[in-house]
Amino acid sequence: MTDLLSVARLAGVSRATAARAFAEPEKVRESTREKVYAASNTLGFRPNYVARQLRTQSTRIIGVMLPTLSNPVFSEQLQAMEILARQHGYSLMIATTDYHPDRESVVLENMLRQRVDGLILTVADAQHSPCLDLLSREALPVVLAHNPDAPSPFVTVSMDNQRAMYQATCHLLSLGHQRIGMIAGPIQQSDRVSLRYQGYCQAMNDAGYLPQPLIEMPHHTRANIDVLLPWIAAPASLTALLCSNDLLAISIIGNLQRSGFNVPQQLSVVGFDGIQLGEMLCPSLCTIEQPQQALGEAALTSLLALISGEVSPCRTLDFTLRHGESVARAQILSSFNTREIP
Amino acid sequence: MTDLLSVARLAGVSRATAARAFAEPEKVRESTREKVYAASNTLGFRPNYVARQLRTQSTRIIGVMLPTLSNPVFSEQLQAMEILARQHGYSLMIATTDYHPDRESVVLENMLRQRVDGLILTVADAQHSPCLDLLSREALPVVLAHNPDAPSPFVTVSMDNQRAMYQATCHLLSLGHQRIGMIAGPIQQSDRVSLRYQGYCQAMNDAGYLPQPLIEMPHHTRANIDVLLPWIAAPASLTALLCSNDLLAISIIGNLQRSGFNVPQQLSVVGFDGIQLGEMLCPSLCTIEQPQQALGEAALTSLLALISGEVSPCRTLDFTLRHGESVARAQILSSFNTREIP
DNA sequence: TTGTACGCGTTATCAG
DNA sequence: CTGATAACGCGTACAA
Repeated sequence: MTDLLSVARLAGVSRATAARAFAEPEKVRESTREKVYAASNTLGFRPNYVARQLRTQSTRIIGVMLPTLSNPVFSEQLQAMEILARQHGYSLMIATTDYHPDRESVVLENMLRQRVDGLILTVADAQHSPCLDLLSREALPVVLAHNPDAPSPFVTVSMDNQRAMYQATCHLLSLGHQRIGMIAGPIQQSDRVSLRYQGYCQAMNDAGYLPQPLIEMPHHTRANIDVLLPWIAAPASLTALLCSNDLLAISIIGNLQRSGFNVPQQLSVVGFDGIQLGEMLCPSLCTIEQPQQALGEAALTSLLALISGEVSPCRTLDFTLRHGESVARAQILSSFNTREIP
Repeated sequence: MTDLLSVARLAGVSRATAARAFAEPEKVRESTREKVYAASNTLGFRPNYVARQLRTQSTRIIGVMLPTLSNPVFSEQLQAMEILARQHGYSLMIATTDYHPDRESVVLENMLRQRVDGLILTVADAQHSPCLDLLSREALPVVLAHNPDAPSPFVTVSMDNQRAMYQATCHLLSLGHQRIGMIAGPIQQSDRVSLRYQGYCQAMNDAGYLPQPLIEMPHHTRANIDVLLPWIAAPASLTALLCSNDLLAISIIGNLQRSGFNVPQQLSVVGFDGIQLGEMLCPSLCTIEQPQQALGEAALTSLLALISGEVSPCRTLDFTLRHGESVARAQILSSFNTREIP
């Protein structure tokens, strides 16, 4: 791969002139500029960004660290960020951590060595995160996505998970449901889940009902019906179920239907995230719709501001409750016993 | 951010020795090595990969170009590649193109300037691709994922789309279906869709039935029921439908159910891709299961081989037909008229 | 408008 | 085992 000096020589100018022809074309006489371009073409010259990065101390690369790409929430957010970044001349370097703090650290160190211009990351737990401890000592622009309640200097872009789940619970309450449960994947892994659970508990308490303990599934996005059965097959069982994410909700609905339960007649199910697919299913999924795309764009916009030296506020994005066929009014009669022998 | 020279000075050694302490620790006496590490720690030194990349002419970055991340097929493949790349000390730089050839070119040029060590890409159409034309003149290791039938020098990792759809069609035929249709998103955008259609046509012809024209949806992953209705509401209408991907299939099933159709009683539906979600739905999705993770890993492994100067063969991965509740035996009586007035 | 010269932080090649 | 020095390819202040 030829370099700028060869181009300059072929064009009969100095290297500086050749460089300027690319970086500041207006500062070069048109005739010489053309000569440079011609030489560049015949030699197949291509600017070397690595050299430029070293010289300018700026890579125009943004590091993105996410828990996983299997969840559409993150992959759609990533997609939005990638498009916007490219529009602003930035490239994305990505890594997934699967919620493992040690992988977070390895990835972070790698990105710092790569001298990324900024970072957008979603950590497992913003309260106790070695990564954030480390970053608070660096002077690198950082935006946390999906992590509310981060230590003070960090800019966050997120949603009010607690209020969202509060609202979803109120929706069920307003339909006459009283025995409402909540289900989630492995709890310890994500600080967002506990916020959602808190929102549920608060809504139940405010309405004068007893919050149920969190029903924990072994997997984030795949339901295990056996764990759930005791909660729905017994007398005085649940009439509605809140799920920590849409994939889990969809999985549960499928499992219930296959076991002969009717959704929403026997059990109303509410998801969380608002993935597009949920709207197409039958019954369509009632869920909290968080603006994944907008969140990605907001995170990237905030980061660009930080990189430009501006200050950027923490942002809390709006959510909406998407109504769906997976929720129905509570059945007064059957709510006391779902399995009656005639 | 301090550099190696400062570390060396603080440790009382030359820069070369400090560098060796990191790169070839065994070639440095333990006592001096410790001094270097100590100095490195107190100064908060972090190796600058950009400088290393310039010097070694190797970035250990792999460029990944995909059509979209909204389709789990690609995001799961990406996830697998990212994990494997990291294990081998490579980072991933990503970009999405949404099947636009011009965006492909922009992205490619950017990655070449970034001096990635290799590329994994899925182009819209491998037969006529400006990107591949360009790359055939470069000496960069390249692996095409999901693109069969690429021009000669390129290494591909893909699946036999035609044979897969042939087999899916045969499955329906073996269940007594005769009027089988196929539906897809905008055709021109992906060469894989036409291969799948060819597989369908071939199976129909081999069985002595007339292949139907491809039913085209305005969107890749969202069904428009109105376009489909004429095919299923009329006399002598379809009894089974093959879809170009799972998201489209799921969307169609939902729409059909909402319109009062029974799947699979009135219409059997088959997907293509094998996304995990399909198994959980009710009815579960009958589909062609392509090994997304294995494909990602194979593509990355092949690329690493190329980077090491080895030759790597084109690979065609195996698929499996995943049976599901969205398909049923053809109803002999109702197959002549789905809307009888009693 | 154009050219000269230096430095970005590292690794490779020698010589000691 | 250690040190001095030259690249790697480019941007840019300064001089002409």
